[in-house]
Amino acid sequence: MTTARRAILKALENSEDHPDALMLHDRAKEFDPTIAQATVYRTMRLLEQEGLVEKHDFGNGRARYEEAEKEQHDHLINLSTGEIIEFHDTDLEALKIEIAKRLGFDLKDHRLELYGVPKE
Amino acid sequence: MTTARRAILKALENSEDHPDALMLHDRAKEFDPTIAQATVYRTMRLLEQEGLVEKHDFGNGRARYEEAEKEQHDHLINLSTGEIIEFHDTDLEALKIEIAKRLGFDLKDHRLELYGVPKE
DNA sequence: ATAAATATGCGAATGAGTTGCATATGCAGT
DNA sequence: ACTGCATATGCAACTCATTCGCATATTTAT
Ligand SMILES: [Mn+2]
Ligand SMILES: [Mn+2]
Ligand SMILES: [Zn+2]
Ligand SMILES: [Zn+2]
Repeated sequence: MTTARRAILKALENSEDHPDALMLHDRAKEFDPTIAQATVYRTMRLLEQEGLVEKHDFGNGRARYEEAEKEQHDHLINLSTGEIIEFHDTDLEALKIEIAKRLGFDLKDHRLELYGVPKE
Repeated sequence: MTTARRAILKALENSEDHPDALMLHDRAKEFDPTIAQATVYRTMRLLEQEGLVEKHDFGNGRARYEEAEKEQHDHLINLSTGEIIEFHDTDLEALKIEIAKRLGFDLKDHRLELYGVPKE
């Protein structure tokens, strides 16, 4: 456990907005001003492999991250603002498993993003 | 309408496997042996903007394409083989719209991929 | 056929992410 | 606290998909 890794972990804990590696680098600098970009990338890869972090691609070119601990959820992206809203739906989870089964597969993973604009 | 574009369109029509730009380049060479990589990229971007083609990211580094004409569907990726299976589920479509509405949004787009391994 | 508009090929540029390597740091074991 | 080794870091160079500039070729409109 190094200074750099502690800094990144703290930056991630303080973030509620699914930050990308650049954002994490900036935020981690507050705790370790000398931290390098490459260290952020390396650490995020490690954390993802350890299952401590989830990596998402919301289609903006950069991967975005969040802690893996929270309860399972999917994302809705507000196309007007870029804001990411989390949601969980039990029926949806069940349906995904059911559809995979119907096709002859055991569901191992999935990726679901909804893109919408505010109603009205 | 140019020779290159016709070649790419034919390559795409002949493909049932959600090809990436490299695959399309290879396949288009059969109809236009001098076609350049850059032309494939430019043409796919154009076709996507025109709504004639759908671009997918199945997490393999390269974007993959398919004609947009066919009926709306989502994808299940066989993790054992990489094979892409298409499916359509009315309940799922309705549920996605319903969830967005519940969150206060009109659903404009979505991305759903299931990753699974063959049952048993 | 001619000219203006567009598309192409090529190679260079971009940008996120990775990696080699020399140095620095963390962590035993003393 | 001191030493030694394993591991992590910073930096710069690299990779790889995709984009872009530009001179030339192809299309399309006249
Ligand atoms: Mn989910
Ligand atoms: Mn769908
Ligand atoms: Zn989330
Ligand atoms: Zn498809």
